[in-house]
Amino acid sequence: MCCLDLDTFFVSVERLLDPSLVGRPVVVGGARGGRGVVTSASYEVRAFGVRAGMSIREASDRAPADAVFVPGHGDEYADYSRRAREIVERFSPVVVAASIDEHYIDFRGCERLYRRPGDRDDDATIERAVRDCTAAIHRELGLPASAGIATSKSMAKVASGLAKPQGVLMVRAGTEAATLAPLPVRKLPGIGPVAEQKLAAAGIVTLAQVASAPEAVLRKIFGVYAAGIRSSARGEGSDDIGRERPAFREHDPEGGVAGSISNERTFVESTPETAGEVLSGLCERVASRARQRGVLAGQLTLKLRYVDFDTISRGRTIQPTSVDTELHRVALELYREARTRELPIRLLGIAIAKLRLDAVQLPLFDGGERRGVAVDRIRDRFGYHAVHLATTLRRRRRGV
DNA sequence: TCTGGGGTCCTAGGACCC
DNA sequence: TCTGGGGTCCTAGGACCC
Repeated sequence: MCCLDLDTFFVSVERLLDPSLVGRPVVVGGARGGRGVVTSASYEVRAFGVRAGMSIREASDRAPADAVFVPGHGDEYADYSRRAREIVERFSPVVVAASIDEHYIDFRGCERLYRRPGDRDDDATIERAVRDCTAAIHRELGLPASAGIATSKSMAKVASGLAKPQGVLMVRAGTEAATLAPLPVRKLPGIGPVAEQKLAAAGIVTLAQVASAPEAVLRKIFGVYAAGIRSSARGEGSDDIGRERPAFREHDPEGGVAGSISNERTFVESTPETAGEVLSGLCERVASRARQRGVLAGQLTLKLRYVDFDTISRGRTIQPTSVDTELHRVALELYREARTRELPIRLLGIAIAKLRLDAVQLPLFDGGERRGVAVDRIRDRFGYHAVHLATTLRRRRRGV
């Protein structure tokens, strides 16, 4: 099992787009001093304590004067991610994308293909194949990559983190526990800030301590995940490569489609008068993405966050649809239910789930559905903003 | 520490049915 | 009438990941 990920991926792509950024401290996520969070930080700026997930404001305080802050280019990242995957697939047919910058590769059965005279064992063979793979990504795309190789998925993930930057780390069978033991608990996938706090309260800070912690303690903190967390901490995790993310997965026989589609916006300031128009825009985008995927939404959830970060969600099971006006009508009802406080709103979001395959992509008699497809065609030719609902348009004209 | 936007998965309580 | 237990679906919230 191999976990391959692209080092400081967004920063690396930005450097391909603008070579003057090479060697300089780079923060991706937003303009200096603005709102938002850091989505990627170069090693040069990490030296000053800037980390992914940190607010742009705090990063602005910590970063040196010559640091460059860039908002990011989502389409370019997706494109480079796809090209990196194509390279990975030349080395093994069993590849699962875990995120835009992370792939899991199963090399079992490929040993003979890559074996060279003088290879000490299969591990040595696979390690060399993985080095060839990261080298190919670097040579062909200009992107630095790292990889971890181990007997389980979680161990491979941890190993790829230890291998950075631009390294390959092989954790041989039998050495997993010793490799994990000294690491802080946060290094293990599945342990986040909340669990970290709870573990610390129980006197547990290293993975060795997790590995030997009483079952009852872990169950209290991790619930059903307890057994999995403990075996991962011992290096005994599953060697199942896992599934492709549901968004890319095939539908099931009943026509159900895994996954969800969501769109949300945080505002500098918002008033109830503009909320309906914001929701209109969100529904248009979500509905458009649903039509692109050929699915109908069976559930709609509205998310509302007040300025004090109090977050409310209201959802409803609906007649499967991909018509934005239908979604908008329900979204408005949910909004009225959810908005119980007078406080200003900081965020509005729309998510659709319980997706089903749209059996009739181009219905002859349903005006609403056909109009949606027509809108998508216009947008294909003239761009997303060529067509809008009237409510969205009013907002755009005012520049909101 | 004052927190974006895209997701997945689990839990707990209530409704409803038999 | 105040009383069982099991099953399933729905809804709201939260932890986690990148």
